[in-house]
Amino acid sequence: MAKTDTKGDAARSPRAPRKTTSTAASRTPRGARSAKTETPYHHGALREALLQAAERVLERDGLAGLTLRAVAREAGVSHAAPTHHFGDLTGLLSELAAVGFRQFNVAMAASCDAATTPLEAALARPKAYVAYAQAHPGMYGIMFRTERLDYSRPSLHEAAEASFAGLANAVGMMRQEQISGDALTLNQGAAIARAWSLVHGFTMLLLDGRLKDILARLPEGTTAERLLEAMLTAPVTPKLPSC
Amino acid sequence: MAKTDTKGDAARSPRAPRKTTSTAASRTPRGARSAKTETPYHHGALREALLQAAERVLERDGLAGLTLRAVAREAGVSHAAPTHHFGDLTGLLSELAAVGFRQFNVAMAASCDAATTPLEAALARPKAYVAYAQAHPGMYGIMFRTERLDYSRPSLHEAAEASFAGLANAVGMMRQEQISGDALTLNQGAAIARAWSLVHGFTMLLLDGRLKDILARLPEGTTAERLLEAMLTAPVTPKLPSC
DNA sequence: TCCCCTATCTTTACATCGTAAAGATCAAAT
DNA sequence: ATTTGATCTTTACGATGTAAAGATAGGGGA
Repeated sequence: MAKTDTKGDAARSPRAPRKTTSTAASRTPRGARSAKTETPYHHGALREALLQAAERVLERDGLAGLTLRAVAREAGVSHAAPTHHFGDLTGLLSELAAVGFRQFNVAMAASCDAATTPLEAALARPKAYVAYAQAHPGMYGIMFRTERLDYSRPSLHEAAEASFAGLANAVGMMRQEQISGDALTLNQGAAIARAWSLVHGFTMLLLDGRLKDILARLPEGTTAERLLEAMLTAPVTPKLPSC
Repeated sequence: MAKTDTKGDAARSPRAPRKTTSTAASRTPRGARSAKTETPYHHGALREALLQAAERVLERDGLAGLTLRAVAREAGVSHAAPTHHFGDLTGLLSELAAVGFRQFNVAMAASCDAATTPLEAALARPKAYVAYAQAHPGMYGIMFRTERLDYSRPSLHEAAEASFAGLANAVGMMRQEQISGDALTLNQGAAIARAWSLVHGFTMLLLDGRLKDILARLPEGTTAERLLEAMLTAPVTPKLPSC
């Protein structure tokens, strides 16, 4: 026993002027804190700043580098500041995942609007799905790879729910059926599960580099996007015994 | 500055008699260490013991509980002992993942052998895939969820490769084609990607609890296995615009 | 037989992380 | 003007991964 004390933490000065990203409406929260005031004690919009900092850290250092302390450092506040706004790491990750789902939903909707031909319209959503994951692998990892998410948080629950609803709706349009919210036939459920599993599985395998072997064996210069298209449109062979 | 020292580590006595699991050929590595000898300094088969300990910890405490120190504790050795055999955490996880892939491959092969009807033979592999993941979610997580795997390790590379080869082969049988090792047509690649994405995506979504919503809306008592069957066998609707 | 060599395992040490608890600061309500 | 409550900082602690040095013993060569 005899817990002497040691240096503990400290050392790192969290008093360096904050990187205020200054995306407008960031500083000067209320009472027009005139000049001079380097880093006021109260940030004013720390919650948003932390989420943006987290996104930056995630893109820069990957999932492994996304720690509470790293985010606080990036935002220029003390390492315990995030606790007040998110409770714990799970809280921060959950809120960040919610941001991701919202970005994701926006991207999906935009891709649908941009589609002109029927074929484009049929492939728009899956392509946007994979494209988002490729453009934001860290975010996608937070949303779908992490075990530490708290879906009881309203923001995350709603954003994820909206995502699912969009998917179910799209499948319903493909089958020319109205997918009611409360009950599904087995075939409807199977269609939804198929669509989601296909695109989610493809994305995970792609991000994990597990499709590289396949892509390398394909005709010169075949991209992942092309493989995705083929996977979704190529005729399905009859189910023969595979054993 | 002034790094005083403090208690540091220690405290926990790693001298408690080891849980020797005694699966035969575990103790008495070489020179018949007769009786009395509680925990000899040299374990004799620590590497295997650590892997088994890791599997136990994983099943008991989940992925989050699987730490180098916890594994060492479970095996009854000092916390730094694993380093010698696996280098670092990535090493241990990679070797454990290799174990998982081998178990997985065995399960797949066994399910094929057990199939009698053509329909069973067609569904045997996907069902075994999902069943393994449900029976060993921790192991499946190590194999497919973790980012910390080193595929340059021969054991992991081989085991994962064998897994992929089995899949490609099964797809080849379904299409009544010989899938050559070095080149694939786009349709062949698409078929492999489709099969793998479908079953892998389904498994991930299932383990993450994301299919619960769907299952709850399905006819009373529909199991995940039934949904999987339907997903794989139900007629696919023509691809209409989904936007 | 003796001795040393080397692989194996333990100790010790340290930076980093998540989290709890108490103190400091400040805006707004009373 | 004073108090109150929210926000942020300090301090502290246990846990983890990893490096480095020390202890132990089994086996091969003299």
